[in-house]
Amino acid sequence: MDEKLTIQDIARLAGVSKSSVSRVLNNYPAISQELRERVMRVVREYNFVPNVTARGLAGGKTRLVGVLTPPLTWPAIPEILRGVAEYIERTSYEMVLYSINFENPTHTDVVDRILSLRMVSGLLAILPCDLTPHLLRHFERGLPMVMINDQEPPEHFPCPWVGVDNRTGGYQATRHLLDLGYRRIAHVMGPKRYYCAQERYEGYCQALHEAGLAPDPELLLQGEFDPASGRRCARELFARERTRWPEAIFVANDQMAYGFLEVAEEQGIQIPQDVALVGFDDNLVSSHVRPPLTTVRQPFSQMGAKAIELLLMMVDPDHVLPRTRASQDGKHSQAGAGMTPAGGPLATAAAGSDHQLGARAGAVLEASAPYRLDGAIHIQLDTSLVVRASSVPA
Amino acid sequence: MDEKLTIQDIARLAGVSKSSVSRVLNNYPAISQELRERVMRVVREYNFVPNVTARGLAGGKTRLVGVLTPPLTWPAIPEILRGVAEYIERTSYEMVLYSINFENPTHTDVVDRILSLRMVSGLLAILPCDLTPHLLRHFERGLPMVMINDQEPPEHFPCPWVGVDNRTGGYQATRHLLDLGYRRIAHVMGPKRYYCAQERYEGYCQALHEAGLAPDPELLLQGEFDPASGRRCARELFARERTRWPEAIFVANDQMAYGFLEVAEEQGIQIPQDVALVGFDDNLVSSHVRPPLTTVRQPFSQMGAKAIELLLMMVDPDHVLPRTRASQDGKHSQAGAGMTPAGGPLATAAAGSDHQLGARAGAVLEASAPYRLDGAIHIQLDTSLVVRASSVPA
DNA sequence: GTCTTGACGGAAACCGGTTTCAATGTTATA
DNA sequence: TATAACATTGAAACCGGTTTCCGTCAAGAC
Repeated sequence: MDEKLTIQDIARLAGVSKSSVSRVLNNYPAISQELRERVMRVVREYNFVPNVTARGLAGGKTRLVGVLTPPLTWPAIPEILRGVAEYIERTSYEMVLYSINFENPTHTDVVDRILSLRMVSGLLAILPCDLTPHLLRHFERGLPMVMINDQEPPEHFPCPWVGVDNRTGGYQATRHLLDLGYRRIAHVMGPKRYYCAQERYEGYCQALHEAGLAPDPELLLQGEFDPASGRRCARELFARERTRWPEAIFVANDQMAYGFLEVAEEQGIQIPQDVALVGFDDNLVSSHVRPPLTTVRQPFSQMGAKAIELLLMMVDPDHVLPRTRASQDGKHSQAGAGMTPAGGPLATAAAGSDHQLGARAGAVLEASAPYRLDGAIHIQLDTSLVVRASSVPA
Repeated sequence: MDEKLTIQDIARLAGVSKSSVSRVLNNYPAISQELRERVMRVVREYNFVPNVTARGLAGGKTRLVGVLTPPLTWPAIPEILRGVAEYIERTSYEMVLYSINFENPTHTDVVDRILSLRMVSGLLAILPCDLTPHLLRHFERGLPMVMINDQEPPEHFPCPWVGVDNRTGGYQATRHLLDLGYRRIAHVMGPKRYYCAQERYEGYCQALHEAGLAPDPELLLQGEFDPASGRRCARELFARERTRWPEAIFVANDQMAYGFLEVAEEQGIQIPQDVALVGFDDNLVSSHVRPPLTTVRQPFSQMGAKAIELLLMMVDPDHVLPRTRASQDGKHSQAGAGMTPAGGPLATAAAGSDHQLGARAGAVLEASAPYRLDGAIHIQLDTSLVVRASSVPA
């Protein structure tokens, strides 16, 4: 029944031309109410949905965005994707998932192959690691792109970016321990080559400084962001004579903190009675480890949602401020195209955006394709502290 | 440079017709070596990749398969998807991810909307829960589909299915405990409405039976497959007087086992010294809980790979046994289409398949579109026992 | 009342491929 | 040697939409 209807069929059934049906479906402004209703009646009656593929070919825009991720088994990825998926579900776009094994030496080729298909109208790159320079080339050639990354990029990094404020996060963690009365607070840094490790450390120093304390080099350790290095640091610390132990430890990510918990259990060290512990990230597991980990929460799913919102604005600016350009040069808006509810979910979502973002978005409309910003949008979301048993004696 | 080339451009540059270029790219058999080389030289020189969208429109097959999943934050999902992604990466197909919130009452509408776009040529439905009957309707209308599910379907369930042998899994868990010398072994079942819960229980009974033991009704509890119900069962069990405790417990999934670990820790019960524990699933976390959980491993990523392999065979049978049909009626094969390495990854993958699967696949070639099997393929993969500290006293 | 203007909607071109159909040159058959 | 059969390739139709171009008609201007 509602199987293989084409726009031609609908046109015939409604007694109008193909072009008219197309215009109705795409919310072309200069259409008489009567025509619109005549067409929509048939469309609804037969439950017609235009063929995406044909639409993509003719209109030059596939309603697909690519999402490039590390393996889904990495801690934060599923949560980020949840945010992306929940947002995308409310739009007329779909998500093509490219889960890349970044350890594969040919991954730049993989990316090129993907993009050369010209199937996706935009790309969301999640934690692209060392792929960044390569992706940047594509961006500069005109591919709409947004990055989610825990490395805050340099100021003039051209590509839109979403992440968190690591400095403040480090501050929150340390401040929490100070407020509990701890004074000898150790820090386990991430690898120095990562900017975020540096920033979290700076937040730690700042909090100490405000409390009138100076960072003690003896209480600074260096890890690799994985559980193994966490175990190593823990052993090193707990091997010292008891008087040289810290009272509390701020570990730069949850993975390393898990290592601490394991070693503590092995050695019969009570957390938080003997040593308090705070992590960073709030991975899903962190509330299930023993004891539940106090940690600085990164709003992963919100990061995903924000990033995809940004990307869709780049891919299809008309969604954001419908009509603006239409009234200028006669080009019609595509907002609410097809079967999505009138008004368009994107419009409402954009209304709830950061003020800064909204302002910048205006600039987008002025720019001509391919999309390009003179000053890039970098969105920094807030971290928040989640207090659990590992830092608070019962 | 290699930006907006069309097949027309390539044809002109090579001094041949569009059709010839298309045929070369699609491995049409009746092509002279000379023409092929002439075209391929240009294709390689300009690094040409045909536009997927146009291909989809003209050929009637989008090279997209949909993957329908519960929220990615569910335990097994990322691993299943990893298997899917790794397989798909080696083909010329892409994966469109639909992450559905099954708690949303309108999810059947969501599915309909997705499928009515006719964007994906096939659908992999992962743990579709109560969506199964609805999906089945789409399958019976001709949509190529494979389900991954922990409920082994009834024998004449028409849709291809991939899962594990829950009965044997339950047997393995129980047998392991028996081999360690335990005799009073409790079982915490999943909800009776799930067939897999029933099957795991049967495996448990069978192992007991072989050991000359009868299942003790006092040692059978009923959970809901979530940590909360695990905690409830644990409290109930440990509230009994010590002599009525079991020596070991086989819990029907890891989630509930986590609940047991939590309660045990609260109450100072040593695992496995006081009570041994075995779970089911081997979620990623299960090796990181304290103590690490002995459990029956479901090969999730392998399930994903197997299922997507099956789906691609249904979507494009030519991939599997190239040429067979071509020689019959002149229709040419599409194997190795486009830029994928000659021979086609699918062909080699299929060669390594179950014998049974290969045999059935032959039947696929005979069938005319829409794809349909008279007897459905149900693939049951093997579970394996992963021994960790929770069942083995150190 | 005629001319201008703009709203409206149909015809046709177009997007970039695949597939059918027919024409050509070759080779095998009689 | 004439001819049927086949291999090879180009021309054109087609997939199902979007967008351009243009003609028509009604309202407003002079």
